[in-house]
Amino acid sequence: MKSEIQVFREYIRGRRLRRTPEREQILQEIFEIHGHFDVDELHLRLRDKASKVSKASIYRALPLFIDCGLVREVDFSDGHWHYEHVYGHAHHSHLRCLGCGEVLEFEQPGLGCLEAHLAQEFGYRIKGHQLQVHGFCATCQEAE
Amino acid sequence: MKSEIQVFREYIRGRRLRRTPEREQILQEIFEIHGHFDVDELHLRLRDKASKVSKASIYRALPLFIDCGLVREVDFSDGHWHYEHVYGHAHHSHLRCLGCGEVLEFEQPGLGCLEAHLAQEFGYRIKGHQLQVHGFCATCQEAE
DNA sequence: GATGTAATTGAGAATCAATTACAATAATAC
DNA sequence: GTATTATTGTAATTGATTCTCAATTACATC
Ligand SMILES: [Mn+2]
Ligand SMILES: [Mn+2]
Ligand SMILES: [Zn+2]
Ligand SMILES: [Zn+2]
Repeated sequence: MKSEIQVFREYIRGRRLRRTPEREQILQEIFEIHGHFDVDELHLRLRDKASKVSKASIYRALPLFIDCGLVREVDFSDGHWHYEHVYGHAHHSHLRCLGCGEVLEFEQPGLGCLEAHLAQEFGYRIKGHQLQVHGFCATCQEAE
Repeated sequence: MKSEIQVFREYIRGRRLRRTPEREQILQEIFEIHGHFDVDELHLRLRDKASKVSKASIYRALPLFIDCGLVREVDFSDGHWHYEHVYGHAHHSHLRCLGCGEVLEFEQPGLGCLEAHLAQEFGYRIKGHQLQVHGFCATCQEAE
């Protein structure tokens, strides 16, 4: 399996885009984040490391990472986008606590089959799906 | 089954809120919309009927309708919220075309079972789920 | 290693959905 | 009717994201 930075560099070259320290700093930081993140968090983490990368550049870089399969958008329906490092990770769904925001991951194998079924029934070329389940974790149930 | 307006009026009374013509106009209009809608569309439709309800009031009323189970938020991940009339409708998921925005509905019965399973495994009290599938419809595939 | 080019950057302005402050109005309880 | 207090419309505000623009920089070519 190619290293992630290698995947990104090949993608950049293939598109006649440019390899910049900003983009690689951002990507490097994403590799070091365990779990989900948003633009603000990523920006703060870079700031903490004395990187001067601007938010605008982060916003501009993320679509590239997504396009080459290193990052995935995660929608927690809370008003802004979240992201996760996805290269080499299994596809999974999220169970989110409405109280404290905790996010657990689980796999739901049946959905591949559902995609095939929908493709056939409606004539769609399916690109993907998102399943999120929400509720209250044990701790937040007590607090209610 | 109680009528929807009745559900709303009981909810309003129970909370010591006030029954206003604006809220009932908005609700009435929602009943007449077939399918999904957003705030802007709802506002325009009310305008067309010479109603002077403001957008702010729509934004303030929707959470009430959601809270009493008449309306559901629908997340198409396109930058703003959509809604649908939900009272008496079966729960369903959405298949959306990334090209033209068409939305089809389908049922996926296995997810009730999944909720029970997750509740048990992680100790959550599950409140609901959202499944969206996206891809390209037959027409948009050709156009590519 | 200079040079031309076109992509990229940071700063700040613009956008857009959604929320909020405020003063005027109106629904309910008495 | 009167008092109370929720609700309204307007306009201002917020916050995430995108855009603009001038300055910088990566990369191909000489
Ligand atoms: Mn995840
Ligand atoms: Mn629907
Ligand atoms: Zn919790
Ligand atoms: Zn389409």
